[in-house]
Amino acid sequence: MLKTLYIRDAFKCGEDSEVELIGWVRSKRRHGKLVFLDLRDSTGIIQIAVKQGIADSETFMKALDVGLESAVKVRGKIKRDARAPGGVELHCNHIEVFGPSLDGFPIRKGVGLKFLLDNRHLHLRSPKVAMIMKIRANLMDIARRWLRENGFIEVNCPTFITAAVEGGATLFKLDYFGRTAYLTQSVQFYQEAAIYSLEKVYSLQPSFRAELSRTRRHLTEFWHLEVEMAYADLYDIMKVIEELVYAIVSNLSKESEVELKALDKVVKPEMAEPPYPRIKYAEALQILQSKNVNINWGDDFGADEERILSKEFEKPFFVTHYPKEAKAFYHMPDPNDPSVCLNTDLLAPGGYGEIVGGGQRIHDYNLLLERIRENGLNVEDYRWYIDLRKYGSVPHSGFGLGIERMLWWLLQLPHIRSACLFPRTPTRVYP
RNA sequence: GCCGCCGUAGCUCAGUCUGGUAGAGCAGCGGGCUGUUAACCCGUUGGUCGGAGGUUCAAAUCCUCCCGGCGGCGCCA
Repeated sequence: MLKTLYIRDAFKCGEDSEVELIGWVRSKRRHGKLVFLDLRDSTGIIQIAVKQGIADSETFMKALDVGLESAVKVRGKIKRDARAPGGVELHCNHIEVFGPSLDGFPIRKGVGLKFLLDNRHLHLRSPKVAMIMKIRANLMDIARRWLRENGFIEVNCPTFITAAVEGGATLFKLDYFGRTAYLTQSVQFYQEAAIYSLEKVYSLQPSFRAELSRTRRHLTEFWHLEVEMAYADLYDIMKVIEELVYAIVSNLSKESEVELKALDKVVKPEMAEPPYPRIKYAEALQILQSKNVNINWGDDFGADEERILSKEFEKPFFVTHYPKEAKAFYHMPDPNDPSVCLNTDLLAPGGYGEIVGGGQRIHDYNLLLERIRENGLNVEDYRWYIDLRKYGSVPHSGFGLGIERMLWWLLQLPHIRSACLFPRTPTRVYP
Protein backbone atom coordinates (compact mmCIF):
# COMPACT_ATOMS: atom_id res chain seq x y z
CA MET A 1 0.00 0.00 0.00
CA LEU A 2 1.36 3.34 -1.12
CA LYS A 3 -0.36 5.17 1.71
CA THR A 4 0.34 4.33 5.35
CA LEU A 5 -1.04 7.26 7.36
CA TYR A 6 -4.19 9.33 7.09
CA ILE A 7 -4.16 13.03 7.91
CA ARG A 8 -6.72 12.61 10.69
CA ASP A 9 -4.27 10.25 12.42
CA ALA A 10 -1.29 12.52 11.82
CA PHE A 11 -2.87 14.99 14.24
CA LYS A 12 -2.57 12.33 16.96
CA CYS A 13 1.13 11.64 16.34
CA GLY A 14 3.63 12.68 19.01
CA GLU A 15 5.85 15.73 18.80
CA ASP A 16 8.77 15.23 16.38
CA SER A 17 7.39 11.94 14.99
CA GLU A 18 8.82 11.36 11.53
CA VAL A 19 5.85 10.66 9.24
CA GLU A 20 5.01 10.35 5.55
CA LEU A 21 1.71 11.75 4.26
CA ILE A 22 0.04 11.45 0.87
CA GLY A 23 -2.65 13.81 -0.33
CA TRP A 24 -3.60 16.70 -2.58
CA VAL A 25 -2.32 20.27 -2.34
CA ARG A 26 -5.39 22.33 -1.52
CA SER A 27 -3.64 25.69 -1.25
CA LYS A 28 -0.20 27.21 -1.21
CA ARG A 29 1.16 30.37 0.44
CA ARG A 30 4.67 31.58 -0.41
CA HIS A 31 6.82 33.73 1.87
CA GLY A 32 10.21 33.80 0.24
CA LYS A 33 12.18 31.13 2.10
CA LEU A 34 9.04 29.66 3.68
CA VAL A 35 6.17 27.94 1.88
CA PHE A 36 2.93 26.69 3.41
CA LEU A 37 0.97 23.93 1.72
CA ASP A 38 -2.44 22.74 2.88
CA LEU A 39 -2.48 19.00 2.29
CA ARG A 40 -5.90 17.37 1.94
CA ASP A 41 -7.06 13.76 2.01
CA SER A 42 -10.41 12.09 2.68
CA THR A 43 -9.96 12.51 6.43
CA GLY A 44 -8.81 16.10 6.84
CA ILE A 45 -6.40 18.93 6.07
CA ILE A 46 -2.98 19.57 7.60
CA GLN A 47 -0.60 22.46 7.09
CA ILE A 48 2.80 21.57 5.66
CA ALA A 49 5.56 24.09 6.40
CA VAL A 50 8.48 23.91 3.99
CA LYS A 51 11.39 26.01 5.25
CA GLN A 52 14.65 26.54 3.49
CA GLY A 53 17.24 25.17 5.85
CA ILE A 54 15.03 22.34 7.10
CA ALA A 55 14.23 21.14 3.59
CA ASP A 56 16.99 20.78 1.02
CA SER A 57 16.93 23.15 -1.94
CA GLU A 58 15.46 20.59 -4.35
CA THR A 59 12.53 19.94 -2.00
CA PHE A 60 12.08 23.65 -1.45
CA MET A 61 11.93 24.32 -5.21
CA LYS A 62 9.29 21.59 -5.62
CA ALA A 63 7.19 23.21 -2.91
CA LEU A 64 7.52 26.60 -4.61
CA ASP A 65 6.44 25.22 -7.98
CA VAL A 66 3.82 22.63 -7.06
CA GLY A 67 0.41 23.32 -8.65
CA LEU A 68 -2.81 23.29 -6.66
CA GLU A 69 -4.49 19.88 -6.40
CA SER A 70 -1.27 18.05 -7.31
CA ALA A 71 -0.95 14.65 -5.64
CA VAL A 72 2.13 14.67 -3.43
CA LYS A 73 3.99 12.58 -0.89
CA VAL A 74 5.60 14.58 1.91
CA ARG A 75 7.90 13.51 4.73
CA GLY A 76 8.81 15.41 7.84
CA LYS A 77 8.32 15.91 11.56
CA ILE A 78 5.02 16.54 13.35
CA LYS A 79 5.11 19.79 15.33
CA ARG A 80 2.61 21.39 17.68
CA ASP A 81 2.28 25.07 16.79
CA ALA A 82 -0.51 27.37 17.85
CA ARG A 83 -0.14 29.29 14.58
CA ALA A 84 -1.11 26.23 12.50
CA PRO A 85 -4.77 25.40 11.80
CA GLY A 86 -5.75 22.71 14.29
CA GLY A 87 -2.57 23.38 16.25
CA VAL A 88 -0.47 20.80 14.37
CA GLU A 89 1.70 21.03 11.25
CA LEU A 90 4.33 19.03 9.41
CA HIS A 91 7.85 20.42 9.06
CA CYS A 92 8.67 19.00 5.70
CA ASN A 93 12.08 17.71 4.63
CA HIS A 94 11.08 15.84 1.46
CA ILE A 95 8.42 16.18 -1.26
CA GLU A 96 7.60 13.89 -4.14
CA VAL A 97 5.09 15.23 -6.69
CA PHE A 98 3.81 12.01 -8.25
CA GLY A 99 0.56 13.35 -9.69
CA PRO A 100 1.22 16.91 -10.83
CA SER A 101 -1.54 19.34 -11.85
CA LEU A 102 -1.01 19.98 -15.54
CA ASP A 103 -2.97 23.24 -15.46
CA GLY A 104 -4.19 25.77 -12.93
CA PHE A 105 -6.97 24.13 -10.90
CA PRO A 106 -10.24 25.72 -12.11
CA ILE A 107 -12.14 25.77 -8.80
CA ARG A 108 -11.13 28.91 -6.93
CA LYS A 109 -12.53 31.36 -4.48
CA GLY A 110 -15.39 33.33 -5.92
CA VAL A 111 -16.48 30.98 -8.70
CA GLY A 112 -20.20 30.91 -9.40
CA LEU A 113 -22.86 28.26 -9.13
CA LYS A 114 -22.93 27.39 -12.82
CA PHE A 115 -19.17 26.98 -12.91
CA LEU A 116 -19.24 24.66 -9.90
CA LEU A 117 -21.96 22.52 -11.47
CA ASP A 118 -20.16 22.42 -14.82
CA ASN A 119 -17.06 21.31 -12.91
CA ARG A 120 -18.75 19.06 -10.39
CA HIS A 121 -16.14 16.35 -11.10
CA LEU A 122 -13.54 18.70 -9.57
CA HIS A 123 -15.81 20.46 -7.09
CA LEU A 124 -16.29 17.13 -5.30
CA ARG A 125 -12.87 17.58 -3.80
CA SER A 126 -14.13 20.32 -1.54
CA PRO A 127 -14.30 19.14 2.08
CA LYS A 128 -17.86 20.41 2.32
CA VAL A 129 -19.08 18.18 -0.49
CA ALA A 130 -17.13 15.27 0.97
CA MET A 131 -18.82 15.74 4.35
CA ILE A 132 -22.30 15.77 2.84
CA MET A 133 -21.48 12.54 1.00
CA LYS A 134 -20.26 10.91 4.21
CA ILE A 135 -23.51 11.88 5.93
CA ARG A 136 -25.47 10.53 2.97
CA ALA A 137 -23.62 7.21 3.20
CA ASN A 138 -24.45 6.98 6.91
CA LEU A 139 -28.09 7.83 6.27
CA MET A 140 -28.47 5.02 3.76
CA ASP A 141 -26.62 2.59 5.98
CA ILE A 142 -28.80 3.43 8.99
CA ALA A 143 -32.00 3.00 6.95
CA ARG A 144 -30.86 -0.40 5.66
CA ARG A 145 -29.85 -1.54 9.13
CA TRP A 146 -33.18 -0.55 10.67
CA LEU A 147 -35.21 -2.26 7.97
CA ARG A 148 -33.14 -5.42 8.16
CA GLU A 149 -33.38 -5.50 11.97
CA ASN A 150 -37.14 -5.16 11.65
CA GLY A 151 -37.56 -8.12 9.33
CA PHE A 152 -37.63 -6.43 5.92
CA ILE A 153 -35.86 -8.17 3.03
CA GLU A 154 -33.98 -6.06 0.52
CA VAL A 155 -35.06 -6.67 -3.07
CA ASN A 156 -33.68 -5.20 -6.28
CA CYS A 157 -36.21 -4.29 -8.91
CA PRO A 158 -35.90 -3.58 -12.63
CA THR A 159 -35.08 -0.18 -14.01
CA PHE A 160 -36.57 -0.88 -17.47
CA ILE A 161 -40.33 -0.97 -17.31
CA THR A 162 -43.33 -0.81 -19.63
CA ALA A 163 -46.13 0.68 -17.52
CA ALA A 164 -46.22 3.65 -15.25
CA VAL A 165 -47.05 3.73 -11.57
CA GLU A 166 -48.32 7.29 -11.72
CA GLY A 167 -49.29 7.71 -15.36
CA GLY A 168 -47.27 8.17 -18.54
CA ALA A 169 -46.46 11.87 -18.59
CA THR A 170 -43.41 11.79 -16.36
CA LEU A 171 -41.60 8.74 -17.74
CA PHE A 172 -38.31 8.78 -19.62
CA LYS A 173 -38.96 6.90 -22.83
CA LEU A 174 -36.29 4.79 -24.47
CA ASP A 175 -35.77 2.30 -27.29
CA TYR A 176 -35.63 -1.30 -26.10
CA PHE A 177 -34.60 -3.29 -29.21
CA GLY A 178 -37.36 -1.69 -31.21
CA ARG A 179 -39.95 -1.74 -28.43
CA THR A 180 -40.81 1.22 -26.25
CA ALA A 181 -39.66 0.98 -22.67
CA TYR A 182 -39.32 3.49 -19.86
CA LEU A 183 -37.11 4.15 -16.87
CA THR A 184 -38.76 3.32 -13.57
CA GLN A 185 -40.24 6.10 -11.49
CA SER A 186 -41.07 3.79 -8.59
CA VAL A 187 -40.60 0.09 -7.92
CA GLN A 188 -43.85 -0.07 -5.96
CA PHE A 189 -45.64 -2.47 -8.32
CA TYR A 190 -42.73 -4.92 -8.30
CA GLN A 191 -42.58 -4.79 -4.53
CA GLU A 192 -46.31 -5.47 -4.38
CA ALA A 193 -45.55 -8.66 -6.30
CA ALA A 194 -42.67 -9.51 -3.97
CA ILE A 195 -44.70 -9.37 -0.74
CA TYR A 196 -46.53 -12.55 -1.79
CA SER A 197 -43.20 -14.27 -1.37
CA LEU A 198 -41.24 -12.23 1.19
CA GLU A 199 -44.04 -10.36 3.02
CA LYS A 200 -41.91 -7.39 4.13
CA VAL A 201 -39.60 -5.91 1.51
CA TYR A 202 -37.67 -2.76 0.74
CA SER A 203 -35.40 -1.48 -1.96
CA LEU A 204 -32.98 1.38 -2.32
CA GLN A 205 -32.36 2.38 -5.91
CA PRO A 206 -32.77 5.30 -8.29
CA SER A 207 -36.12 6.50 -9.63
CA PHE A 208 -36.46 8.70 -12.68
CA ARG A 209 -38.96 11.48 -13.29
CA ALA A 210 -39.15 13.28 -16.62
CA GLU A 211 -40.67 16.36 -15.01
CA LEU A 212 -39.46 19.78 -16.12
CA SER A 213 -39.41 20.79 -12.49
CA ARG A 214 -37.31 23.84 -11.86
CA THR A 215 -37.30 23.89 -8.09
CA ARG A 216 -34.87 23.39 -5.27
CA ARG A 217 -36.48 20.11 -4.28
CA HIS A 218 -36.57 18.21 -7.59
CA LEU A 219 -34.16 15.95 -9.42
CA THR A 220 -34.78 13.90 -12.54
CA GLU A 221 -32.85 11.01 -10.98
CA PHE A 222 -33.13 10.46 -7.24
CA TRP A 223 -32.51 7.64 -4.78
CA HIS A 224 -35.73 6.14 -3.63
CA LEU A 225 -36.16 4.07 -0.49
CA GLU A 226 -39.36 2.10 -0.98
CA VAL A 227 -41.00 -0.25 1.48
CA GLU A 228 -43.94 -2.62 1.02
CA MET A 229 -45.53 -4.70 3.75
CA ALA A 230 -48.14 -7.45 3.61
CA TYR A 231 -51.06 -7.39 6.09
CA ALA A 232 -50.33 -3.77 6.97
CA ASP A 233 -53.05 -1.15 6.92
CA LEU A 234 -52.56 2.61 6.71
CA TYR A 235 -51.88 2.97 10.44
CA ASP A 236 -49.40 0.10 10.49
CA ILE A 237 -47.38 1.64 7.70
CA MET A 238 -47.45 5.07 9.35
CA LYS A 239 -45.88 3.49 12.40
CA VAL A 240 -43.13 2.03 10.22
CA ILE A 241 -42.50 5.42 8.62
CA GLU A 242 -42.37 7.11 12.00
CA GLU A 243 -39.94 4.65 13.52
CA LEU A 244 -37.73 4.53 10.44
CA VAL A 245 -37.47 8.32 10.20
CA TYR A 246 -36.72 8.51 13.91
CA ALA A 247 -34.04 5.80 13.60
CA ILE A 248 -32.43 7.73 10.77
CA VAL A 249 -32.44 11.08 12.57
CA SER A 250 -31.38 9.83 15.98
CA ASN A 251 -28.61 7.55 14.71
CA LEU A 252 -27.36 10.12 12.21
CA SER A 253 -27.02 12.68 14.99
CA LYS A 254 -24.56 10.30 16.67
CA GLU A 255 -22.86 8.57 13.74
CA SER A 256 -22.30 11.74 11.70
CA GLU A 257 -21.59 13.98 14.66
CA VAL A 258 -18.16 15.08 13.38
CA GLU A 259 -19.38 16.00 9.89
CA LEU A 260 -22.53 17.70 11.15
CA LYS A 261 -20.50 19.84 13.51
CA ALA A 262 -18.01 20.72 10.80
CA LEU A 263 -20.86 21.77 8.51
CA ASP A 264 -22.43 23.71 11.39
CA LYS A 265 -25.64 21.68 11.10
CA VAL A 266 -27.89 20.70 13.97
CA VAL A 267 -29.50 17.27 13.79
CA LYS A 268 -31.00 16.06 17.07
CA PRO A 269 -33.18 13.04 17.90
CA GLU A 270 -35.83 15.41 19.32
CA MET A 271 -36.39 16.76 15.83
CA ALA A 272 -38.11 13.53 14.84
CA GLU A 273 -39.23 11.83 18.02
CA PRO A 274 -42.51 9.89 17.56
CA PRO A 275 -45.41 10.16 17.64
CA TYR A 276 -45.82 12.62 14.78
CA PRO A 277 -48.91 14.80 14.54
CA ARG A 278 -51.54 13.27 12.27
CA ILE A 279 -54.08 15.36 10.47
CA LYS A 280 -56.60 14.45 7.84
CA TYR A 281 -56.74 16.30 4.54
CA ALA A 282 -60.05 17.82 5.63
CA GLU A 283 -58.45 19.26 8.78
CA ALA A 284 -55.49 20.57 6.80
CA LEU A 285 -57.98 22.24 4.49
CA GLN A 286 -59.65 23.92 7.49
CA ILE A 287 -56.31 25.21 8.78
CA LEU A 288 -55.53 26.66 5.37
CA GLN A 289 -58.96 28.21 4.95
CA SER A 290 -58.71 29.77 8.42
CA LYS A 291 -55.55 31.47 7.14
CA ASN A 292 -57.43 32.82 4.14
CA VAL A 293 -55.84 30.46 1.62
CA ASN A 294 -58.08 30.10 -1.40
CA ILE A 295 -58.32 26.31 -1.69
CA ASN A 296 -61.22 23.95 -2.29
CA TRP A 297 -61.97 20.32 -1.56
CA GLY A 298 -60.24 18.10 -4.09
CA ASP A 299 -57.31 20.41 -4.74
CA ASP A 300 -53.95 18.90 -3.88
CA PHE A 301 -51.68 21.02 -1.72
CA GLY A 302 -49.12 23.06 -3.64
CA ALA A 303 -45.81 24.35 -2.41
CA ASP A 304 -47.38 27.42 -0.80
CA GLU A 305 -49.97 25.33 1.04
CA GLU A 306 -47.35 22.86 2.26
CA ARG A 307 -45.21 25.74 3.50
CA ILE A 308 -48.07 27.34 5.44
CA LEU A 309 -49.09 23.99 6.93
CA SER A 310 -45.55 23.03 7.87
CA LYS A 311 -45.18 26.21 9.90
CA GLU A 312 -47.84 24.84 12.23
CA PHE A 313 -45.58 21.96 13.27
CA GLU A 314 -42.15 21.52 14.84
CA LYS A 315 -41.75 17.87 13.86
CA PRO A 316 -42.52 15.94 10.71
CA PHE A 317 -46.29 15.42 10.44
CA PHE A 318 -48.65 13.14 8.57
CA VAL A 319 -51.43 14.32 6.31
CA THR A 320 -53.87 11.49 5.55
CA HIS A 321 -57.15 10.75 3.79
CA TYR A 322 -56.71 12.83 0.64
CA PRO A 323 -59.61 13.03 -1.84
CA LYS A 324 -59.27 10.17 -4.26
CA GLU A 325 -59.21 12.54 -7.26
CA ALA A 326 -55.94 14.01 -5.94
CA LYS A 327 -54.18 10.67 -5.75
CA ALA A 328 -53.20 7.72 -7.98
CA PHE A 329 -55.63 4.90 -8.79
CA TYR A 330 -54.04 2.19 -6.60
CA HIS A 331 -54.78 3.91 -3.29
CA MET A 332 -57.32 2.14 -1.12
CA PRO A 333 -60.58 4.07 -0.69
CA ASP A 334 -61.61 4.60 2.93
CA PRO A 335 -64.51 2.16 3.63
CA ASN A 336 -66.03 4.82 5.95
CA ASP A 337 -65.86 7.52 3.30
CA PRO A 338 -65.05 6.31 -0.23
CA SER A 339 -64.43 9.87 -1.43
CA VAL A 340 -61.06 9.80 0.35
CA CYS A 341 -58.28 7.24 0.32
CA LEU A 342 -56.18 5.57 2.98
CA ASN A 343 -53.00 7.35 2.01
CA THR A 344 -50.48 9.51 3.79
CA ASP A 345 -47.79 12.05 3.06
CA LEU A 346 -45.12 12.84 5.62
CA LEU A 347 -44.22 16.52 5.49
CA ALA A 348 -41.06 17.93 7.01
CA PRO A 349 -41.42 21.09 9.10
CA GLY A 350 -39.96 24.46 8.17
CA GLY A 351 -41.24 24.51 4.61
CA TYR A 352 -39.29 21.49 3.42
CA GLY A 353 -42.47 19.67 2.50
CA GLU A 354 -43.05 16.15 1.33
CA ILE A 355 -40.41 13.61 2.32
CA VAL A 356 -42.51 10.43 2.21
CA GLY A 357 -45.61 9.40 0.28
CA GLY A 358 -47.49 6.16 0.76
CA GLY A 359 -50.51 4.37 2.07
CA GLN A 360 -52.68 1.32 1.80
CA ARG A 361 -53.08 -0.30 -1.64
CA ILE A 362 -56.24 -1.71 -3.18
CA HIS A 363 -56.11 -5.50 -2.79
CA ASP A 364 -59.57 -6.27 -4.19
CA TYR A 365 -59.54 -7.43 -7.81
CA ASN A 366 -62.79 -5.80 -8.94
CA LEU A 367 -62.21 -2.55 -7.10
CA LEU A 368 -58.77 -2.20 -8.71
CA LEU A 369 -60.25 -2.76 -12.19
CA GLU A 370 -62.92 -0.18 -11.46
CA ARG A 371 -60.41 2.44 -10.30
CA ILE A 372 -58.16 1.88 -13.33
CA ARG A 373 -61.14 2.42 -15.64
CA GLU A 374 -62.31 5.47 -13.68
CA ASN A 375 -58.88 7.00 -14.23
CA GLY A 376 -59.14 6.43 -17.97
CA LEU A 377 -56.18 4.04 -17.98
CA ASN A 378 -55.78 0.98 -20.18
CA VAL A 379 -56.42 -2.24 -18.24
CA GLU A 380 -54.10 -4.17 -20.57
CA ASP A 381 -51.15 -2.01 -19.49
CA TYR A 382 -51.64 -3.18 -15.91
CA ARG A 383 -52.42 -6.85 -16.59
CA TRP A 384 -49.73 -8.40 -14.40
CA TYR A 385 -50.37 -5.90 -11.60
CA ILE A 386 -54.07 -6.74 -11.62
CA ASP A 387 -53.16 -10.42 -11.76
CA LEU A 388 -51.64 -10.16 -8.28
CA ARG A 389 -55.18 -9.65 -6.91
CA LYS A 390 -56.38 -12.93 -8.42
CA TYR A 391 -54.33 -15.31 -6.26
CA GLY A 392 -54.46 -14.97 -2.52
CA SER A 393 -54.64 -11.22 -2.40
CA VAL A 394 -54.06 -9.71 1.04
CA PRO A 395 -54.25 -6.19 2.46
CA HIS A 396 -50.93 -4.38 2.18
CA SER A 397 -49.36 -0.96 2.42
CA GLY A 398 -46.14 0.77 1.51
CA PHE A 399 -44.34 4.03 1.00
CA GLY A 400 -41.48 5.75 -0.75
CA LEU A 401 -38.93 8.03 0.86
CA GLY A 402 -36.69 10.39 -1.12
CA ILE A 403 -33.11 10.07 0.12
CA GLU A 404 -32.07 13.47 -1.21
CA ARG A 405 -35.24 15.09 0.12
CA MET A 406 -34.41 13.72 3.54
CA LEU A 407 -30.85 15.11 3.38
CA TRP A 408 -32.16 18.39 2.01
CA TRP A 409 -34.36 18.76 5.06
CA LEU A 410 -31.95 17.46 7.72
CA LEU A 411 -29.01 19.52 6.45
CA GLN A 412 -31.21 22.49 5.51
CA LEU A 413 -29.51 22.56 2.11
CA PRO A 414 -30.27 25.49 -0.18
CA HIS A 415 -30.86 23.08 -3.10
CA ILE A 416 -31.49 19.33 -3.29
CA ARG A 417 -28.69 18.92 -5.83
CA SER A 418 -26.16 19.50 -3.04
CA ALA A 419 -27.23 16.10 -1.71
CA CYS A 420 -25.91 14.28 -4.82
CA LEU A 421 -22.45 13.45 -6.08
CA PHE A 422 -23.53 14.21 -9.67
CA PRO A 423 -27.01 15.74 -9.62
CA ARG A 424 -29.36 15.23 -12.55
CA THR A 425 -31.82 18.02 -13.31
CA PRO A 426 -33.72 18.91 -16.48
CA THR A 427 -30.82 21.08 -17.69
CA ARG A 428 -27.97 18.98 -16.35
CA VAL A 429 -26.90 15.50 -17.43
CA TYR A 430 -23.16 16.35 -17.66
CA PRO A 431 -20.70 15.82 -16.06
C1' G B 1 -45.59 23.92 -19.70
C1' C B 2 -46.13 29.19 -17.32
C1' C B 3 -43.67 33.68 -15.00
C1' G B 4 -39.17 36.44 -13.84
C1' C B 5 -33.83 37.30 -14.06
C1' C B 6 -29.09 36.54 -16.39
C1' G B 7 -25.22 35.63 -20.59
C1' U B 8 -18.89 41.01 -21.41
C1' A B 9 -11.11 38.27 -20.19
C1' G B 10 -9.78 31.47 -17.42
C1' C B 11 -13.20 33.09 -12.93
C1' U B 12 -16.42 37.08 -10.41
C1' C B 13 -18.49 41.36 -12.22
C1' A B 14 -18.98 46.95 -13.85
C1' G B 15 -20.22 49.29 -18.44
C1' U B 16 -26.57 48.77 -21.34
C1' C B 17 -31.32 53.28 -18.89
C1' U B 18 -28.64 58.24 -21.79
C1' G B 19 -25.18 54.50 -28.86
C1' G B 20 -19.13 57.41 -29.97
C1' U B 21 -12.28 52.73 -30.73
C1' A B 22 -13.79 47.29 -24.17
C1' G B 23 -12.80 48.12 -17.89
C1' A B 24 -11.79 46.35 -12.62
C1' G B 25 -10.70 42.53 -9.04
C1' C B 26 -9.01 37.55 -8.78
C1' A B 27 -6.33 33.65 -11.46
C1' G B 28 -2.01 33.15 -14.91
C1' C B 29 3.06 34.89 -16.07
C1' G B 30 7.75 37.77 -14.13
C1' G B 31 9.82 39.74 -9.56
C1' G B 32 9.89 40.38 -3.89
C1' C B 33 8.91 38.54 1.07
C1' U B 34 10.66 33.01 7.19
C1' G B 35 4.45 32.49 10.10
C1' U B 36 0.71 32.53 6.40
C1' U B 37 -4.50 30.67 7.23
C1' A B 38 -8.25 30.08 -0.26
C1' A B 39 -1.58 35.70 2.67
C1' C B 40 0.56 40.30 1.03
C1' C B 41 3.48 44.01 -2.29
C1' C B 42 5.34 45.62 -7.47
C1' G B 43 4.96 44.70 -12.73
C1' U B 44 2.38 42.26 -16.80
C1' U B 45 -0.35 38.97 -20.61
C1' G B 46 -5.34 38.29 -21.73
C1' G B 47 -11.89 39.69 -24.85
C1' U B 48 -15.54 37.55 -32.26
C1' C B 49 -19.26 41.56 -25.39
C1' G B 50 -23.98 33.85 -26.10
C1' G B 51 -25.63 33.48 -31.73
C1' A B 52 -28.17 35.44 -36.16
C1' G B 53 -30.67 39.34 -38.39
C1' G B 54 -32.26 44.62 -38.22
C1' U B 55 -32.05 50.26 -37.09
C1' U B 56 -27.84 53.87 -37.39
C1' C B 57 -22.44 57.63 -40.03
C1' A B 58 -21.48 54.54 -35.61
C1' A B 59 -24.21 48.96 -31.49
C1' A B 60 -21.73 45.36 -25.54
C1' U B 61 -25.55 49.37 -25.40
C1' C B 62 -31.75 50.14 -29.24
C1' C B 63 -35.36 46.31 -31.92
C1' U B 64 -36.66 41.03 -33.51
C1' C B 65 -35.77 35.91 -33.35
C1' C B 66 -32.88 31.84 -31.55
C1' C B 67 -29.53 29.23 -27.99
C1' G B 68 -27.82 28.40 -23.01
C1' G B 69 -28.24 28.99 -17.65
C1' C B 70 -30.47 30.44 -12.83
C1' G B 71 -34.81 31.26 -9.64
C1' G B 72 -40.27 30.74 -8.69
C1' C B 73 -44.95 28.01 -9.96
C1' G B 74 -47.32 23.50 -11.65
C1' C B 75 -46.08 18.13 -10.96
C1' C B 76 -43.84 15.02 -7.19
C1' A B 77 -39.98 11.88 -3.30
